[in-house]
Amino acid sequence: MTPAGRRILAAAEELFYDRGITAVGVDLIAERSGVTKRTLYNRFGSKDHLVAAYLAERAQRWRALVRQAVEARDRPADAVLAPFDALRTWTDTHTRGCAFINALAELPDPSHPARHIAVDQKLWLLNLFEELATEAGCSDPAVLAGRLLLLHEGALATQPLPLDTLSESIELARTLVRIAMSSRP
Amino acid sequence: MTPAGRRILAAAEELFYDRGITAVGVDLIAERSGVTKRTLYNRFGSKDHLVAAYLAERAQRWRALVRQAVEARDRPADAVLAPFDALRTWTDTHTRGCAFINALAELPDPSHPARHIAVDQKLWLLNLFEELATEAGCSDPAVLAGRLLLLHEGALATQPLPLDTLSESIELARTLVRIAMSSRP
DNA sequence: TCGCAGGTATACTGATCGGTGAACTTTTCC
DNA sequence: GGAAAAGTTCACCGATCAGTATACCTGCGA
Repeated sequence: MTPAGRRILAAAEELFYDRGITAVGVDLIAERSGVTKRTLYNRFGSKDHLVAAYLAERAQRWRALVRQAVEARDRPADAVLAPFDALRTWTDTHTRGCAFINALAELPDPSHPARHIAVDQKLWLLNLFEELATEAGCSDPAVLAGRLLLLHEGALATQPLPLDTLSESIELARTLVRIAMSSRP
Repeated sequence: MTPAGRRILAAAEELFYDRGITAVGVDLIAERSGVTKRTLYNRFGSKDHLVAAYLAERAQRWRALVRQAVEARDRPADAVLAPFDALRTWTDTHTRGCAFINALAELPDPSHPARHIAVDQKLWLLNLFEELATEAGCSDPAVLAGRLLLLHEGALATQPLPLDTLSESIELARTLVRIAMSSRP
């Protein structure tokens, strides 16, 4: 990635997330990144591809944060809830909800290159939950993983509400893990 | 509401939900409802107010469906989960997620008239859960209500995924209610 | 020294954006 | 019957939309 490309992507991330994808024009992104519109199109080809690149960048950063949180937990039983730790850290600075859910809301076209990135991200998390639950020796890891994903997404979706749903979410998640740990064969 | 106004609102509902609010222009709505743009502005004043009217209409319809589902359940213990019945019915025809969550994703401006409608809708549901839980004699109705809302929103947020998260959500919700019923004082 | 990739500058396309002005017709209701 | 409300027609506004054309400049590696 060229220096100009990085600046474009950085500006796109901020603007797309804060103001919405459809609401932000390529002219504004070019201006904010101190780059000509021509350069933007030379790097990314189209707005749709830039949107896809934006989400891919987000996905990469988010996964890195989650992996870091997982490794910060010593015991496997605690590691299952590590994605929720990462979520807490994440939402401190990202108060406009989940970029992937928002993108799915804004881009109905099933063939849009950004959609599968967003979907993949959620499936990746589901899979991670299941792996972590298996390693911790939980009973029925697949079921537990599905439930943890539900709580995770629920907390994100209710972020705009004047409630501390993240804490509620983590509390219930902890209970579910405890039960799954105690009832193992 | 005048006949033209109703047609405008109907067209706006369909277009805004299916394609996204920002992506749909007033010209298209006017054309679809067989009405002049002038009439649209005479009725609703601005696009922002039309968006607010669209969400208010949705909120009203959704609440009616939920109330109906609540009354369809005989025992108070079953009524607690009635909003999930309504959700199942609703998502059969509304596959583009939650109009309110989507609207919050698309409209970052905190002063937008549509935002408080969306927020109120979620708080209304939380409150309903608590009332139903109280009537059913559940222990800790407020905590249970918060958890049910989390599951409800989680199921909606994960609707684009190729998973049957609604069933998982309902199953866990049922378990939570059962526990809250059995542990009552 | 040549060539090429990365980038700039500027101007442009046709379409669409939300919103308005002014004059005219139709419906409704007292 | 008369007035007000509802709706139409059509032209218009400046701004912005995604995307392109052409020409030029710069640094770097072969």
